[in-house]
Amino acid sequence: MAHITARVEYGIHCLLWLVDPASGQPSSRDLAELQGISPSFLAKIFPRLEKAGIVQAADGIRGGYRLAKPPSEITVLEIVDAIEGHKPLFECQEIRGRCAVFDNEPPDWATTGVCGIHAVMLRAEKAMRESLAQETLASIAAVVERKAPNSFPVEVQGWLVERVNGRTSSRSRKLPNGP
Amino acid sequence: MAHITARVEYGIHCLLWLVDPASGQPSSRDLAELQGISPSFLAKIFPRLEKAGIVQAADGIRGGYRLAKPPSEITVLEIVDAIEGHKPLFECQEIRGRCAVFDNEPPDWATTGVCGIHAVMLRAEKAMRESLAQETLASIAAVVERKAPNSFPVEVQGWLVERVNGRTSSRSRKLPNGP
DNA sequence: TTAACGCGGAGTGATACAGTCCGCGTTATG
DNA sequence: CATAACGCGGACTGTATCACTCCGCGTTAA
Ligand code: FES
Ligand code: FES
Repeated sequence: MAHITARVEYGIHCLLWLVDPASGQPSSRDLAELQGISPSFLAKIFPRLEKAGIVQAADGIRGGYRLAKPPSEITVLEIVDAIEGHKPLFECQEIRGRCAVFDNEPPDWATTGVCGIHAVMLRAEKAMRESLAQETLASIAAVVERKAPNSFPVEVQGWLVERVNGRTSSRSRKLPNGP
Repeated sequence: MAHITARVEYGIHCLLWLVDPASGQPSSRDLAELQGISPSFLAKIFPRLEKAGIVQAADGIRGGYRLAKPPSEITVLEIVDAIEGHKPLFECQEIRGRCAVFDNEPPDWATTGVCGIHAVMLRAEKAMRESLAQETLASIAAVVERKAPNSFPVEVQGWLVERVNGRTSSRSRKLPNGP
């Protein structure tokens, strides 16, 4: 698809719900079902965020995720690299050394340093990455919060907390023996 | 592979040889064999550059390509878009409307306008594209020319002209009846 | 007439993305 | 102490794109 994949969209949308500590410590399944995305797919994304130090994981029933740092210190670039692994914008094939007039033995001046075309692509990648580095989870959260009514975050936090509490309480979901 | 593909690398490296009119009007096969890349693959790239008005094609034997504009008016962004077709950096899946608390009927405030995360990606894409738009064929040619010895462009132009002339002249390549 | 050109369409193998399934060790609850 | 839900990792599937090939068509100078 695109260079920045759906994994990143899923990841950031989830992280936004972890900004407010009132959400508790939801599991990846909680966050997936809250947002109507695949739980098994989201479960492959969060370990990467954990290894990058963006999120902290808690084991066992009652386990889940919370931010490992203040949201103002988590940049979008950090998240993208954590999930996609610093994928380059352009991969040079080193065409320049294969010129027919070199006869399979390119001189040093043709292969040392970075090709002029490659350099242009690296500058474009740098511009993109600097733009992503300027945005943080906190700055996005502020924009999103401005758009939604005040009742919305409260409603979602209620949904999440209810789910987390329902994990081990008696009548949570459809039991085989009924209510 | 990467977001900006090998097609673009091939395309720009070829266009650089068209900057100097002394190269004549080489065919895509000429340019491919000069640079050790696949002729049939390069033949799929040039029609796109022609439709974008970057290059002019000439039909028939003795045909080939030449720049359609001065190299200072051909930006790298133009070339990338001509070859790849304005591929977006990020494709939003519109997660925001699928929140469980909406119950399959998202309100207007949740789906109008651009999502805050999508907006961040669009700004990054804009930064990348503006960086690419600042570079032209002429600016890259100047950098490349500075690196190579003066004899190199002359040598390549000789190689190209000889090939073009050899297309229909008598003893050009291994003929069935020999010299 | 021939040979090389540009152009378009169909097809191939490899890779990556989106998504699934399973089993492992961990941990509150009952 | 058994259970159920958790995080984690590996193997797996289907589809789309990329790099590349092959073919046939109409065009044009020798
Ligand atoms: S050799 Fe890769 S961009 Fe020039
Ligand atoms: S819904 Fe696609 S980025 Fe938010």
